Amino acid sequence: MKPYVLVAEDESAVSELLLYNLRREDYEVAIAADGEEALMMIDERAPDLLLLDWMLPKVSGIEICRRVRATGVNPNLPIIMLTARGEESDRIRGLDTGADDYVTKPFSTTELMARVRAVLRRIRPGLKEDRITVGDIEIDRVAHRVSRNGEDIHLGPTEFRLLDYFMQHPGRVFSREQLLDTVWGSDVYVEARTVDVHVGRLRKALRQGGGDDPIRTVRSAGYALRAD
Amino acid sequence: MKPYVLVAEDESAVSELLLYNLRREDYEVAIAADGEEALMMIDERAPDLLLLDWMLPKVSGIEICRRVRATGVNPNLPIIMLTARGEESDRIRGLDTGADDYVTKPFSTTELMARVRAVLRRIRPGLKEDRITVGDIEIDRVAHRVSRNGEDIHLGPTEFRLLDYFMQHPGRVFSREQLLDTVWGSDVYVEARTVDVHVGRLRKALRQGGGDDPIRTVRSAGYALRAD
DNA sequence: GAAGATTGTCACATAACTGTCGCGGCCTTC
DNA sequence: GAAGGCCGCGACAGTTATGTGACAATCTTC
Repeated sequence: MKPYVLVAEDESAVSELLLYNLRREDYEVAIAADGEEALMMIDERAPDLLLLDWMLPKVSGIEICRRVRATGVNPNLPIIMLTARGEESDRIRGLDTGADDYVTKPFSTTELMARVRAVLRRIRPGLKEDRITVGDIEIDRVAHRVSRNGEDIHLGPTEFRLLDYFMQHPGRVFSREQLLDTVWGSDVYVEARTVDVHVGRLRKALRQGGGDDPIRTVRSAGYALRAD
Repeated sequence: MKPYVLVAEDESAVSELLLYNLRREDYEVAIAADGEEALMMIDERAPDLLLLDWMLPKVSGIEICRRVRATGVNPNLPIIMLTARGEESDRIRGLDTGADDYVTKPFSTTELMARVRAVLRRIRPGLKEDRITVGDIEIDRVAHRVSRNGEDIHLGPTEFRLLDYFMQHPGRVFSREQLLDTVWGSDVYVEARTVDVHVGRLRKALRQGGGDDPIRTVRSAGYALRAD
């Protein structure tokens, strides 16, 4: 049975890309356009996870959160709250809304997906690949660790997401633009060449764990992870 | 000539991601916001494929479908219908709207792209497979790799495109001008003899992976890939 | 709030790729 | 069999794409 995810958000701020990724990882997805609809759907369709926009018409996200915890059919329903950067983000942490996790917009899809997996794993253990191994590289999403030939490798957040993405599609070539879209997020603007630098850093880090360069440069096309 | 795809849909239910993917796979894309506009554009711009939302303002998708089949300039215009889950989905199949394919929302972009390819392939064979094998040569577009008899072969960007093009039409002879137009692009001006040089380089590269020359020179006409 | 990490850009070096030439060989046509 | 067209290919100089160290701005962490 697929995990059932309810996304409640206004103004389609939550990107299509996110929905795409949710479906891609085999979640059933439903969307509620406002708070009222969300509450109804929570009752009727008993989702396994709630992605909740902070700002929501009619009934705010935080109010939904409270009601679910207080009176919901399933008071333990996992909730991930989406908040705009700065938008009371500090106060949020103080409030005891009962959300399981917060993500600040603009967020990287990869990162949010990781959190979704993490939250769902708590209630449905053994859900999805937490670990991927390609060649001699191993990545552990839960522990946020990477190793090569058993040796631990430290990566910065961006490098981690980059490698994570590569490892989900070994062998496939991605253009700089694609990587920016998915790894950085479609809403941020950074130079395409920045990808080069991060690939370089990732390479350097991976080098220390083993031998040859696992990332292939495809001139005038992009980069790919060697699919061993 | 790129396949020309007209997307008709309301409320941006069709994701940006889809548009992005369509363009990425080298389709020309146009968007119609309602049924009326769609009908106009179908007449004026003669698309090769129609992605049609079931629900559409002014003139419904199903009505458009019927009109195209009955009175359109091109009654065989391939049509893929997008329908919301459950939304009369059963009845649809019974109705003889004449769509070539149905996709139920929410749909996976990957899946839809596959169907788009499938439908277009029917009218335009050899369109864009991810992998092609001709004789002992194999080309993988996604991974951007070429191999002969299993052995990897490195090609420069232009050589790759050249081989790619040849492999889409094995056996067919192309003049230097044709190759310049399609492989280089109709907007650049380079000497015709340049093709010779690149064919030479391609030959040299392919030689290392196997035996005989897979490219046939047709004197005073052009080149062709041997269709084994 | 300070030390340490991380990030996005630049600038520059280097490697990879391109388009043209020109020479020489082969084929075709008389 | 000679002339001329057509083609293969090595050489080369000009471009373009990529790798990488440095740096300032931010963000984290304690």
